[in-house]
Amino acid sequence: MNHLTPRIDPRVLRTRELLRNAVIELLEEMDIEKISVNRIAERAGINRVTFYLHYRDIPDMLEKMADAMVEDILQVVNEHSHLEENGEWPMLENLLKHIADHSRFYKIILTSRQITIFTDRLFKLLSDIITTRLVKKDQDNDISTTNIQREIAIWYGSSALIGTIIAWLRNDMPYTPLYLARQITLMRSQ
Amino acid sequence: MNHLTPRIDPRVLRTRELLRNAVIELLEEMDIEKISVNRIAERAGINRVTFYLHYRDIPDMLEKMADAMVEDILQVVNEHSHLEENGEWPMLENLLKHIADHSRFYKIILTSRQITIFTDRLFKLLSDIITTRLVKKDQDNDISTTNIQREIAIWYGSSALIGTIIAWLRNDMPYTPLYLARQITLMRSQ
DNA sequence: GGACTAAATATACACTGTGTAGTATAGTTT
DNA sequence: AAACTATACTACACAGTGTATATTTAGTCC
Repeated sequence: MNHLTPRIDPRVLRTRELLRNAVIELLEEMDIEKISVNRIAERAGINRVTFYLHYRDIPDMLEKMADAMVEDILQVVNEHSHLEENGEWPMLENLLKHIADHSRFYKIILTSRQITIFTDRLFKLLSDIITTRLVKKDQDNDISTTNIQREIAIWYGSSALIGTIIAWLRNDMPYTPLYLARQITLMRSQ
Repeated sequence: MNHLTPRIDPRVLRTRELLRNAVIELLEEMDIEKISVNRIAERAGINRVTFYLHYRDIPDMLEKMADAMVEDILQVVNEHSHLEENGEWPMLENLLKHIADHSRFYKIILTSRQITIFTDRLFKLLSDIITTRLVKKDQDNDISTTNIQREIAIWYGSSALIGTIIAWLRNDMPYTPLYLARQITLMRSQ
């Protein structure tokens, strides 16, 4: 028996999954401001009061879903964390593959207007990764080679990356993860 | 008398400005989901019903404010539309100056979570500008010099630009518009 | 399998906000 | 001054929120 996962009542798991699926479905159909606890519960086929047994309100629910997303992505990123080999950046390709594999989910949560919690979290995650990458680069070069402020480079790079991913999803992924990863890498290596 | 501006009842102008100011104030104090028509009217010192004489609902009001923002920016951008001279990009500097000059407004509307209408519009505007710029570049070079998809380059460039501007505002503009414009130009010229 | 426990349901309530009436009042234009 | 129109005031039906209480149902443990 796994001591780290103290075995949760299957009813809880079931209810939470019904709620999560209901939200995803509704987000596909309408804007977030039209989605009420009423609607979520109705779609999930559970009592409205039960919603409050699991989440404080809708923003709280989205936040917890965002936490889960970050967990997922961190796993994918760390899995293949061999740092860049011969100019390539396998992490990026794997991230894009992961997103493509769960594109229904990611398309909804990253491209729905008004829901910034998921993009905010992803932005933070990418910023951290790029920061690490830039620090390492500077150390390798002994001196800071460029005359570009690191802070600005991080803003620029993270925004570009997440924005490109979102546009890629909005346009129903017209390029393969590998191709897009290579194109991005071309633009990154100024 | 100006035939293009058919003289609007000063009461209307007054009411709309009170409403706009109220929204800006409230956005500084709380998240968008806490802002109701009730609160806006109360803060503006007008009757709640009067709000509906001007706007259908809050999203409609924000949309109209976004329209006005785009108008403003287009004016600034077209004003100095001499295309890039000796590698510099005066348009970018002027845009950043304009934002800095109205930083209270832009900080609120571009950095408040959940309000994507303003960033969406700005993104579209920047995309168009960058598209024009890339097309011109390709024509100058006769052949498409890079092996980077133009579409991806536009996604990448627009996202990077707007994301950098937002981060700059979030951090209370630690660089001058000129300096930031030069740094961005350095990164753009891959 | 029976007792215990926890989750989910059913129902109700006070509250806030929405959008739309009808009428009265005040300001604007000519 | 008269005609016009924006705003104020009041009221109403409706939808959604968050909480409380009692009850039923399902899962767990021995």
